[in-house]
Amino acid sequence: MLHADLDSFYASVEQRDDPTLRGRPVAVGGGVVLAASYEAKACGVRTAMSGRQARQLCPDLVVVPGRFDAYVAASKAVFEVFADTSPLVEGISIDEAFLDVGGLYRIAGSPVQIASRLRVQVRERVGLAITVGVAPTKFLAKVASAVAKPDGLLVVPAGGELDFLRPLPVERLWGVGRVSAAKLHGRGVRTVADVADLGEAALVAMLGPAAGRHLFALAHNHDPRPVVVGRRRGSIGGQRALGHGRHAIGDVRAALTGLVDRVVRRLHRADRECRTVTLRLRFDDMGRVTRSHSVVRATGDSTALLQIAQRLLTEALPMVYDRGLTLIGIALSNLDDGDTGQPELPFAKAPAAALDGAIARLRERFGATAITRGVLLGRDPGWSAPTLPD
DNA sequence: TCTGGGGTCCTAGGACCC
DNA sequence: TCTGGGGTCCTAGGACCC
Repeated sequence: MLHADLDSFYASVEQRDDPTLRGRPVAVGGGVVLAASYEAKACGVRTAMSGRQARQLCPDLVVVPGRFDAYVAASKAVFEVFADTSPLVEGISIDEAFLDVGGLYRIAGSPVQIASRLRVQVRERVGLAITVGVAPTKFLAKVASAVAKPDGLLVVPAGGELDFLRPLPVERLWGVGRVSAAKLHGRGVRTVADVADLGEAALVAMLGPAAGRHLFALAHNHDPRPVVVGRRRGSIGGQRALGHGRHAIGDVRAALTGLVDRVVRRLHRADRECRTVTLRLRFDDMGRVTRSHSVVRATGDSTALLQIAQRLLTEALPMVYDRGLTLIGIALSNLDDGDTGQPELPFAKAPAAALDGAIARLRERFGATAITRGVLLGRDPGWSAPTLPD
Protein backbone atom coordinates (compact mmCIF):
# COMPACT_ATOMS: atom_id res chain seq x y z
CA MET A 1 0.00 0.00 0.00
CA LEU A 2 1.11 3.51 -0.80
CA HIS A 3 -0.25 6.55 1.00
CA ALA A 4 0.54 9.66 -1.02
CA ASP A 5 0.01 13.02 0.64
CA LEU A 6 0.80 16.44 -0.79
CA ASP A 7 2.74 18.68 1.57
CA SER A 8 0.99 21.83 2.86
CA PHE A 9 -1.12 21.57 -0.24
CA TYR A 10 -2.78 24.99 -0.59
CA ALA A 11 0.33 26.85 0.54
CA SER A 12 2.53 24.85 -1.83
CA VAL A 13 0.32 25.73 -4.79
CA GLU A 14 0.64 29.40 -3.85
CA GLN A 15 4.42 29.14 -3.65
CA ARG A 16 4.54 27.27 -6.95
CA ASP A 17 2.50 29.94 -8.74
CA ASP A 18 4.14 32.98 -7.15
CA PRO A 19 7.95 32.78 -6.98
CA THR A 20 8.11 35.71 -4.55
CA LEU A 21 6.44 33.49 -1.95
CA ARG A 22 9.04 30.75 -2.12
CA GLY A 23 11.18 30.40 1.00
CA ARG A 24 8.85 32.67 2.93
CA PRO A 25 6.29 31.79 5.61
CA VAL A 26 2.93 31.64 3.85
CA ALA A 27 -0.55 31.04 5.24
CA VAL A 28 -3.63 30.51 3.12
CA GLY A 29 -6.85 31.81 4.61
CA GLY A 30 -7.74 34.91 6.51
CA GLY A 31 -9.76 34.67 9.69
CA VAL A 32 -8.50 31.14 10.05
CA VAL A 33 -5.41 29.44 8.65
CA LEU A 34 -6.42 26.82 6.09
CA ALA A 35 -2.87 25.80 5.26
CA ALA A 36 0.62 26.90 6.28
CA SER A 37 3.88 26.53 4.40
CA TYR A 38 6.75 24.74 6.13
CA GLU A 39 8.46 28.08 6.78
CA ALA A 40 5.30 29.17 8.61
CA LYS A 41 5.00 25.86 10.45
CA ALA A 42 8.56 26.37 11.67
CA CYS A 43 7.37 29.34 13.73
CA GLY A 44 4.43 27.44 15.13
CA VAL A 45 1.68 28.39 12.68
CA ARG A 46 -0.84 25.57 12.38
CA THR A 47 -3.91 24.74 10.35
CA ALA A 48 -7.18 25.96 11.95
CA MET A 49 -5.35 28.60 13.98
CA SER A 50 -6.84 32.11 13.97
CA GLY A 51 -5.15 34.52 11.59
CA ARG A 52 -4.40 36.95 14.39
CA GLN A 53 -2.60 34.35 16.45
CA ALA A 54 -0.65 33.21 13.41
CA ARG A 55 0.59 36.77 12.76
CA GLN A 56 1.66 37.11 16.36
CA LEU A 57 3.71 33.94 16.14
CA CYS A 58 5.16 34.85 12.80
CA PRO A 59 5.45 38.61 12.10
CA ASP A 60 6.81 38.01 8.58
CA LEU A 61 3.86 35.80 7.68
CA VAL A 62 2.41 36.39 4.22
CA VAL A 63 -1.33 35.72 4.31
CA VAL A 64 -2.98 35.03 0.97
CA PRO A 65 -6.65 34.35 0.27
CA GLY A 66 -7.48 30.91 -1.12
CA ARG A 67 -7.71 30.24 -4.85
CA PHE A 68 -9.80 27.11 -4.77
CA ASP A 69 -10.04 26.67 -8.51
CA ALA A 70 -6.25 26.43 -8.65
CA TYR A 71 -6.23 23.82 -5.89
CA VAL A 72 -8.88 21.72 -7.61
CA ALA A 73 -6.93 21.88 -10.88
CA ALA A 74 -3.68 20.89 -9.13
CA SER A 75 -5.45 18.05 -7.36
CA LYS A 76 -6.84 16.77 -10.66
CA ALA A 77 -3.37 16.78 -12.20
CA VAL A 78 -1.94 14.85 -9.25
CA PHE A 79 -4.74 12.29 -9.39
CA GLU A 80 -3.90 11.78 -13.07
CA VAL A 81 -0.41 10.80 -11.99
CA PHE A 82 -1.98 8.43 -9.44
CA ALA A 83 -4.13 6.89 -12.16
CA ASP A 84 -1.06 6.39 -14.33
CA THR A 85 0.65 4.68 -11.41
CA SER A 86 -1.99 2.12 -10.39
CA PRO A 87 -5.54 1.18 -11.37
CA LEU A 88 -6.36 0.82 -7.67
CA VAL A 89 -6.56 4.37 -6.30
CA GLU A 90 -8.74 5.49 -3.41
CA GLY A 91 -8.95 9.25 -2.98
CA ILE A 92 -9.25 10.34 0.65
CA SER A 93 -9.38 14.08 0.21
CA ILE A 94 -8.30 16.79 -2.20
CA ASP A 95 -4.63 16.12 -1.44
CA GLU A 96 -4.17 12.48 -0.48
CA ALA A 97 -4.89 8.97 -1.70
CA PHE A 98 -4.14 5.31 -1.15
CA LEU A 99 -2.68 3.29 -4.00
CA ASP A 100 -2.58 -0.50 -4.03
CA VAL A 101 0.54 -1.44 -5.97
CA GLY A 102 0.79 -4.99 -4.69
CA GLY A 103 0.07 -6.58 -8.05
CA LEU A 104 2.38 -4.39 -10.11
CA TYR A 105 5.73 -5.95 -9.33
CA ARG A 106 6.33 -7.50 -12.73
CA ILE A 107 5.31 -4.50 -14.78
CA ALA A 108 6.34 -1.60 -12.58
CA GLY A 109 8.84 -2.89 -10.04
CA SER A 110 8.86 -2.93 -6.26
CA PRO A 111 6.56 -0.67 -4.21
CA VAL A 112 9.58 1.47 -3.28
CA GLN A 113 10.53 1.95 -6.92
CA ILE A 114 6.95 2.81 -7.78
CA ALA A 115 6.74 5.28 -4.90
CA SER A 116 10.00 7.01 -5.90
CA ARG A 117 8.83 7.33 -9.47
CA LEU A 118 5.48 8.68 -8.32
CA ARG A 119 7.21 11.43 -6.35
CA VAL A 120 9.35 12.41 -9.32
CA GLN A 121 6.35 12.43 -11.63
CA VAL A 122 4.27 14.67 -9.36
CA ARG A 123 7.23 17.02 -9.06
CA GLU A 124 7.80 17.15 -12.83
CA ARG A 125 4.24 17.18 -14.06
CA VAL A 126 2.55 19.29 -11.36
CA GLY A 127 5.42 21.07 -9.65
CA LEU A 128 4.52 19.98 -6.12
CA ALA A 129 6.24 18.00 -3.39
CA ILE A 130 4.48 14.84 -2.29
CA THR A 131 5.29 12.51 0.57
CA VAL A 132 4.70 8.78 0.23
CA GLY A 133 4.45 6.12 2.91
CA VAL A 134 4.88 2.48 1.92
CA ALA A 135 3.63 -0.37 4.12
CA PRO A 136 1.65 -3.61 4.04
CA THR A 137 -1.55 -1.92 5.32
CA LYS A 138 -3.37 1.32 4.63
CA PHE A 139 -3.16 2.54 8.18
CA LEU A 140 0.56 1.92 8.45
CA ALA A 141 1.20 3.57 5.09
CA LYS A 142 -0.64 6.65 6.34
CA VAL A 143 1.38 6.74 9.54
CA ALA A 144 4.55 6.33 7.51
CA SER A 145 3.76 9.29 5.25
CA ALA A 146 2.95 11.46 8.28
CA VAL A 147 6.30 10.58 9.82
CA ALA A 148 8.16 11.15 6.53
CA LYS A 149 6.83 14.66 5.86
CA PRO A 150 7.88 16.93 4.26
CA ASP A 151 8.91 15.78 0.81
CA GLY A 152 9.84 12.31 1.97
CA LEU A 153 9.54 8.62 1.30
CA LEU A 154 9.34 6.13 4.12
CA VAL A 155 9.11 2.38 3.83
CA VAL A 156 8.01 0.25 6.74
CA PRO A 157 9.79 -3.03 6.10
CA ALA A 158 7.85 -6.28 6.24
CA GLY A 159 8.36 -7.78 9.67
CA GLY A 160 9.30 -4.44 11.20
CA GLU A 161 5.76 -3.10 11.49
CA LEU A 162 5.37 -3.36 15.24
CA ASP A 163 8.85 -2.02 15.97
CA PHE A 164 7.92 1.02 13.92
CA LEU A 165 4.49 1.41 15.46
CA ARG A 166 4.89 0.74 19.17
CA PRO A 167 7.00 3.77 20.21
CA LEU A 168 4.72 6.28 18.44
CA PRO A 169 2.42 8.53 20.53
CA VAL A 170 -1.27 7.51 20.58
CA GLU A 171 -2.18 10.67 18.66
CA ARG A 172 -0.69 9.03 15.59
CA LEU A 173 -3.45 6.42 15.56
CA TRP A 174 -6.14 7.24 13.03
CA GLY A 175 -9.24 8.06 15.02
CA VAL A 176 -7.54 9.45 18.12
CA GLY A 177 -8.29 13.14 18.41
CA ARG A 178 -8.37 15.58 21.26
CA VAL A 179 -11.05 13.82 23.32
CA SER A 180 -9.81 10.26 22.98
CA ALA A 181 -6.22 11.34 23.57
CA ALA A 182 -7.25 13.04 26.83
CA LYS A 183 -9.12 9.91 27.96
CA LEU A 184 -6.14 7.72 27.15
CA HIS A 185 -3.65 10.06 28.80
CA GLY A 186 -5.84 10.04 31.90
CA ARG A 187 -5.20 6.31 32.16
CA GLY A 188 -1.48 6.69 31.56
CA VAL A 189 -1.72 5.49 27.97
CA ARG A 190 0.73 7.50 25.87
CA THR A 191 2.21 5.26 23.20
CA VAL A 192 0.85 2.77 20.72
CA ALA A 193 2.55 0.07 22.77
CA ASP A 194 0.50 1.15 25.81
CA VAL A 195 -2.68 0.85 23.73
CA ALA A 196 -1.72 -2.56 22.42
CA ASP A 197 -0.93 -3.88 25.88
CA LEU A 198 -4.03 -2.41 27.49
CA GLY A 199 -6.37 -5.00 26.00
CA GLU A 200 -9.45 -4.67 23.87
CA ALA A 201 -11.99 -4.81 26.71
CA ALA A 202 -10.44 -1.87 28.53
CA LEU A 203 -10.35 0.19 25.32
CA VAL A 204 -13.99 -0.61 24.58
CA ALA A 205 -14.97 0.42 28.09
CA MET A 206 -13.09 3.69 27.64
CA LEU A 207 -14.00 4.68 24.10
CA GLY A 208 -17.06 2.65 23.07
CA PRO A 209 -17.33 -0.57 21.08
CA ALA A 210 -16.42 0.64 17.61
CA ALA A 211 -13.63 3.02 18.53
CA GLY A 212 -12.20 0.63 21.11
CA ARG A 213 -12.03 -2.33 18.75
CA HIS A 214 -10.74 -0.13 15.95
CA LEU A 215 -7.89 1.22 18.07
CA PHE A 216 -6.93 -2.16 19.44
CA ALA A 217 -6.73 -3.54 15.91
CA LEU A 218 -4.63 -0.63 14.64
CA ALA A 219 -2.24 -0.86 17.57
CA HIS A 220 -1.59 -4.49 16.59
CA ASN A 221 -1.32 -3.49 12.95
CA HIS A 222 -4.47 -5.38 12.01
CA ASP A 223 -5.94 -3.44 9.13
CA PRO A 224 -7.47 -5.63 6.44
CA ARG A 225 -9.24 -2.77 4.64
CA PRO A 226 -8.68 -2.92 0.90
CA VAL A 227 -8.30 0.06 -1.38
CA VAL A 228 -11.79 0.93 -2.62
CA VAL A 229 -11.99 2.44 -6.10
CA GLY A 230 -14.76 4.85 -7.02
CA ARG A 231 -16.10 5.60 -3.58
CA ARG A 232 -19.00 8.05 -3.83
CA ARG A 233 -19.62 10.69 -1.27
CA GLY A 234 -22.54 10.29 1.09
CA SER A 235 -23.48 13.91 1.64
CA ILE A 236 -23.15 17.37 0.16
CA GLY A 237 -23.17 20.38 2.40
CA GLY A 238 -22.31 24.01 2.86
CA GLN A 239 -22.05 26.44 5.71
CA ARG A 240 -21.51 30.10 6.38
CA ALA A 241 -20.09 31.94 9.34
CA LEU A 242 -22.30 34.85 10.36
CA GLY A 243 -20.04 36.73 12.73
CA HIS A 244 -20.93 37.67 16.25
CA GLY A 245 -23.74 39.92 17.37
CA ARG A 246 -27.43 39.76 16.62
CA HIS A 247 -28.69 38.94 13.18
CA ALA A 248 -32.07 39.93 11.81
CA ILE A 249 -34.14 36.86 11.06
CA GLY A 250 -34.58 38.06 7.50
CA ASP A 251 -30.81 38.04 7.01
CA VAL A 252 -30.56 34.54 8.45
CA ARG A 253 -33.29 33.30 6.12
CA ALA A 254 -31.57 34.96 3.17
CA ALA A 255 -28.29 33.31 4.11
CA LEU A 256 -30.03 29.94 4.30
CA THR A 257 -31.64 30.46 0.90
CA GLY A 258 -28.25 31.27 -0.62
CA LEU A 259 -26.73 28.23 1.03
CA VAL A 260 -29.44 25.87 -0.19
CA ASP A 261 -29.11 27.30 -3.67
CA ARG A 262 -25.37 26.66 -3.72
CA VAL A 263 -25.65 23.14 -2.32
CA VAL A 264 -28.52 22.10 -4.58
CA ARG A 265 -26.52 23.33 -7.55
CA ARG A 266 -23.72 20.97 -6.56
CA LEU A 267 -26.27 18.18 -6.10
CA HIS A 268 -27.47 18.74 -9.66
CA ARG A 269 -23.96 18.96 -11.06
CA ALA A 270 -23.22 15.58 -9.46
CA ASP A 271 -26.46 14.32 -11.01
CA ARG A 272 -27.78 13.07 -7.70
CA GLU A 273 -30.81 13.35 -5.44
CA CYS A 274 -31.22 13.30 -1.69
CA ARG A 275 -33.73 12.24 0.94
CA THR A 276 -32.50 14.09 4.02
CA VAL A 277 -31.96 17.76 4.73
CA THR A 278 -30.00 18.71 7.84
CA LEU A 279 -29.84 22.22 9.27
CA ARG A 280 -26.81 23.04 11.38
CA LEU A 281 -26.58 25.96 13.76
CA ARG A 282 -23.73 27.14 15.91
CA PHE A 283 -23.94 29.71 18.67
CA ASP A 284 -21.80 32.26 20.49
CA ASP A 285 -20.94 29.77 23.20
CA MET A 286 -19.77 27.29 20.52
CA GLY A 287 -22.79 25.13 21.31
CA ARG A 288 -24.27 23.54 18.23
CA VAL A 289 -27.50 21.85 17.23
CA THR A 290 -28.77 20.02 14.18
CA ARG A 291 -32.30 19.56 12.91
CA SER A 292 -33.05 17.16 10.12
CA HIS A 293 -35.94 15.94 8.04
CA SER A 294 -36.18 12.99 5.69
CA VAL A 295 -38.58 12.41 2.86
CA VAL A 296 -39.32 8.98 1.51
CA ARG A 297 -38.51 9.60 -2.12
CA ALA A 298 -35.21 11.16 -3.10
CA THR A 299 -35.51 14.54 -4.76
CA GLY A 300 -33.37 17.20 -6.34
CA ASP A 301 -36.18 19.74 -6.47
CA SER A 302 -34.74 23.04 -5.26
CA THR A 303 -38.09 24.49 -4.18
CA ALA A 304 -38.96 21.46 -2.10
CA LEU A 305 -35.53 21.30 -0.51
CA LEU A 306 -35.58 25.02 0.27
CA GLN A 307 -39.00 24.66 1.87
CA ILE A 308 -37.78 21.87 4.12
CA ALA A 309 -34.71 23.87 5.10
CA GLN A 310 -36.74 26.98 5.95
CA ARG A 311 -39.22 24.90 7.93
CA LEU A 312 -36.38 23.38 9.95
CA LEU A 313 -35.13 26.89 10.66
CA THR A 314 -38.60 27.97 11.76
CA GLU A 315 -38.72 25.06 14.19
CA ALA A 316 -35.31 25.96 15.60
CA LEU A 317 -36.10 29.67 15.85
CA PRO A 318 -36.85 29.79 19.60
CA MET A 319 -33.28 28.77 20.42
CA VAL A 320 -31.87 31.23 17.91
CA TYR A 321 -33.53 34.09 19.77
CA ASP A 322 -31.93 33.11 23.07
CA ARG A 323 -28.41 32.45 21.86
CA GLY A 324 -26.29 34.44 19.42
CA LEU A 325 -26.14 32.62 16.11
CA THR A 326 -22.64 32.47 14.59
CA LEU A 327 -22.93 29.84 11.89
CA ILE A 328 -25.59 28.36 9.68
CA GLY A 329 -25.13 25.25 7.59
CA ILE A 330 -27.06 22.83 5.47
CA ALA A 331 -26.29 19.26 4.42
CA LEU A 332 -28.02 16.98 1.96
CA SER A 333 -27.61 13.30 2.71
CA ASN A 334 -29.12 9.91 2.05
CA LEU A 335 -28.02 10.54 -1.52
CA ASP A 336 -29.42 8.19 -4.11
CA ASP A 337 -27.23 5.46 -5.44
CA GLY A 338 -26.47 6.62 -8.94
CA ASP A 339 -25.59 3.15 -10.23
CA THR A 340 -29.17 2.09 -10.68
CA GLY A 341 -30.64 5.52 -11.13
CA GLN A 342 -33.27 4.41 -8.63
CA PRO A 343 -33.82 6.50 -5.56
CA GLU A 344 -33.14 4.46 -2.46
CA LEU A 345 -36.30 3.90 -0.51
CA PRO A 346 -36.48 3.04 3.15
CA PHE A 347 -38.40 -0.12 4.01
CA ALA A 348 -37.16 -1.44 0.70
CA LYS A 349 -36.18 -4.72 2.25
CA ALA A 350 -39.59 -6.17 3.07
CA PRO A 351 -42.47 -3.95 2.01
CA ALA A 352 -44.44 -6.68 0.31
CA ALA A 353 -44.40 -8.89 3.39
CA ALA A 354 -45.42 -5.97 5.57
CA LEU A 355 -48.33 -5.19 3.29
CA ASP A 356 -49.48 -8.82 3.24
CA GLY A 357 -49.39 -8.90 7.03
CA ALA A 358 -51.47 -5.76 7.27
CA ILE A 359 -54.02 -7.12 4.82
CA ALA A 360 -54.28 -10.38 6.74
CA ARG A 361 -55.03 -8.46 9.92
CA LEU A 362 -57.69 -6.37 8.21
CA ARG A 363 -59.42 -9.52 7.00
CA GLU A 364 -59.25 -11.10 10.41
CA ARG A 365 -60.37 -8.18 12.50
CA PHE A 366 -62.96 -6.57 10.34
CA GLY A 367 -63.94 -9.38 8.06
CA ALA A 368 -62.92 -7.25 5.14
CA THR A 369 -63.36 -8.94 1.82
CA ALA A 370 -62.40 -6.24 -0.65
CA ILE A 371 -59.14 -4.58 0.22
CA THR A 372 -57.45 -1.77 -1.61
CA ARG A 373 -53.72 -1.77 -1.41
CA GLY A 374 -51.62 1.24 -2.13
CA VAL A 375 -48.08 2.25 -1.59
CA LEU A 376 -47.59 5.43 0.36
CA LEU A 377 -44.60 7.28 -1.00
CA GLY A 378 -44.68 10.32 1.22
CA ARG A 379 -45.74 11.28 4.67
CA ASP A 380 -45.25 15.01 4.57
CA PRO A 381 -48.13 17.08 5.89
CA GLY A 382 -50.45 17.93 3.06
CA TRP A 383 -49.44 14.97 0.97
CA SER A 384 -52.22 12.65 -0.08
CA ALA A 385 -51.75 9.13 -1.32
CA PRO A 386 -53.55 7.94 -4.40
CA THR A 387 -55.56 4.78 -3.79
CA LEU A 388 -55.17 1.97 -6.23
CA PRO A 389 -57.64 -0.81 -6.93
CA ASP A 390 -56.57 -4.18 -5.67
C1' DT B 1 -7.52 31.84 21.41
C1' DC B 2 -12.93 31.10 20.70
C1' DT B 3 -12.35 29.73 14.79
C1' DG B 4 -13.50 27.99 8.24
C1' DG B 5 -15.54 24.85 5.31
C1' DG B 6 -15.89 20.23 3.57
C1' DG B 7 -16.67 15.61 4.95
C1' DT B 8 -17.11 10.39 7.51
C1' DC B 9 -18.52 7.31 11.02
C1' DC B 10 -20.61 5.91 15.53
C1' DT B 11 -24.02 5.92 19.38
C1' DA B 12 -28.42 5.97 21.53
C1' DG B 13 -33.33 6.34 21.92
C1' DG B 14 -37.81 5.94 19.85
C1' DA B 15 -41.19 4.19 16.50
C1' DC B 16 -42.35 0.49 14.02
C1' DC B 17 -42.30 -4.19 11.74
C1' DC B 18 -42.33 -9.54 11.67
C1' DT C 1 -52.78 -9.14 30.82
C1' DC C 2 -48.23 -9.55 29.61
C1' DT C 3 -44.15 -10.95 27.21
C1' DG C 4 -39.17 -12.82 23.29
C1' DG C 5 -35.99 -12.05 19.76
C1' DG C 6 -34.58 -10.12 15.44
C1' DG C 7 -34.62 -6.28 12.60
C1' DT C 8 -35.03 -1.25 9.91
C1' DC C 9 -35.31 3.64 9.80
C1' DC C 10 -35.27 8.38 11.69
C1' DT C 11 -33.37 11.92 14.64
C1' DA C 12 -29.88 14.24 17.36
C1' DG C 13 -25.46 14.59 19.06
C1' DG C 14 -20.54 13.88 19.06
C1' DA C 15 -15.73 12.58 17.67
C1' DC C 16 -12.73 12.80 14.13
C1' DC C 17 -10.35 13.83 9.57
C1' DC C 18 -8.33 17.14 5.93
